[in-house]
Amino acid sequence: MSGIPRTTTTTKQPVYESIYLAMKSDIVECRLLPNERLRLEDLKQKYGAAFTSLREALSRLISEGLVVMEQHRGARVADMMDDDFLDLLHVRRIIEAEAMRSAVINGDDEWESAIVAAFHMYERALGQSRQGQASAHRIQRHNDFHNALVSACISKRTLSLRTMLYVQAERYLMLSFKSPAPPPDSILQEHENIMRAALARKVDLSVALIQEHLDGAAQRVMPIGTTLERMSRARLTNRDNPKAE
Amino acid sequence: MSGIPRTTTTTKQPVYESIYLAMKSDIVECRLLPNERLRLEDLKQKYGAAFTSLREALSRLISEGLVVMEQHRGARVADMMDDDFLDLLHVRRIIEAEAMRSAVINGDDEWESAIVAAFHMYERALGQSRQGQASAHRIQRHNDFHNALVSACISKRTLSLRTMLYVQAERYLMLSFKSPAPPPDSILQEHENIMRAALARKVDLSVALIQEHLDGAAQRVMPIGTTLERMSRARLTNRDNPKAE
DNA sequence: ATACAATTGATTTTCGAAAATGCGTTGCGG
DNA sequence: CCGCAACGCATTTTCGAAAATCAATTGTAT
Repeated sequence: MSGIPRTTTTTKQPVYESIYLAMKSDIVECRLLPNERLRLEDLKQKYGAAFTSLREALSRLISEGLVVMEQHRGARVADMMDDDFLDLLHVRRIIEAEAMRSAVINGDDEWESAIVAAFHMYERALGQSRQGQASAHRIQRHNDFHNALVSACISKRTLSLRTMLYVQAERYLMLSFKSPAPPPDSILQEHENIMRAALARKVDLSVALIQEHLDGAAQRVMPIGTTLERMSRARLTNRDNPKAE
Repeated sequence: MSGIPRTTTTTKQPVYESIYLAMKSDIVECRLLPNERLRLEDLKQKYGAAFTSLREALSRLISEGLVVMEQHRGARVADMMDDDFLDLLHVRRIIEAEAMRSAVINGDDEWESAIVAAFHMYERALGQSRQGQASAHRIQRHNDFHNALVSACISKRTLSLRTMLYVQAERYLMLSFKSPAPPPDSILQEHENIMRAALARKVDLSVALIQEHLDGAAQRVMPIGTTLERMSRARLTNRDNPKAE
């Protein structure tokens, strides 16, 4: 977490990197609405960069599925639809299960201790933010825990697909996080159960529990239909009426 | 195949599109070697385009995993390693199985007839090129058949992942296609069995057969270790000695 | 002789302007 | 009044040069 003392290798990040990160968070946190047009000229003003850098950033967002583009028609923020969310969930379930399976089979002592450590941090984060906001920190710890669980997966591609799918899901997840429902105690128990199964190297049980966990999360997130509808109104207004910002 | 008579909508393709396609085939067919450095200046000469268009093309190749890039260090053709191929195969097996499962469950009459038609074309292509070269055509028909099989999969993401993984695998597959071993008759039988299982809507059998098929293909392709080693010699020569082309 | 610092050279990254393209609109003819 | 073609505008796409960055090399001091 703290500063890594690399004296020589500071590796200044290029402009397109910061543009990419800025746009990514703008999209994930819905400051840029689904289906909103992304005109180069506007983006140039907003992010203060030249066409080239913007294009580079857009390219990466496109490859992550956060932006779509048609030739000569410009780019748009990828649309959000509940059937798309369902599809995403379905593929995530498959990939997450495989990552889990491989990790439980191949994990070593280091993997085990990383899980225990991450669980402890998550537990603390959950206790600290009782009823409070601080959701960003809690979400981070939650992700750290799940990342620790699959960190021993030997398939590079499975892990990178998993990351990609999570980024796409994040946008939908954000919507549900906005409603300040405190996570029930049963959630912590659920995570502990997954941890125990993983540490006990019970492959099938671990996979089954992680899938249940994803399904449960889906159920909790799913009542976003209304939110999506609310956004689609805004979306329609500036679909063909660019000036209405 | 033949000219589509769209009078008005000619949609001239942008430069970056043709660059992208050219580079893609150069990489897949190993005219650009694994791990070869891709200097902008060289590419500019070779493909006759400006930096921007090259960058756009590279971006897309990167997102497809055919090119890797480090900041300020330039781009390289993605390396080829047998353990990477194994990983690729493993993930493909999972995705292909899921695509098959969904297609067999959700396929309609149109799907069925498309499969039968594609099988017929494949069968003919196989007969025509007995001992001949014409492998490009045969490969195309083979792909068409497999695409027809999964075309009824309702998960958009599963299909797009499948395509992506195939593109990456293509490069490895190419190596084995160069050795002019004519496909045995049993291969056709294998495809017919898969077709029958799919048309009979036997979900588990279809999935099992397609996985067996992939495993078999892997076995046939796998003796590329030596080819890979031969290439890695070439690779080492121009890893840090750019002038030696 | 070794380690450190500054310089050079090769290459990527960034820029803003010029060219190309598609869409909507206006004008003409039926 | 309706359909078709030509024009103009908004935007993307393409370009080559200028700035920034990194790796290697040379020179200097300990």
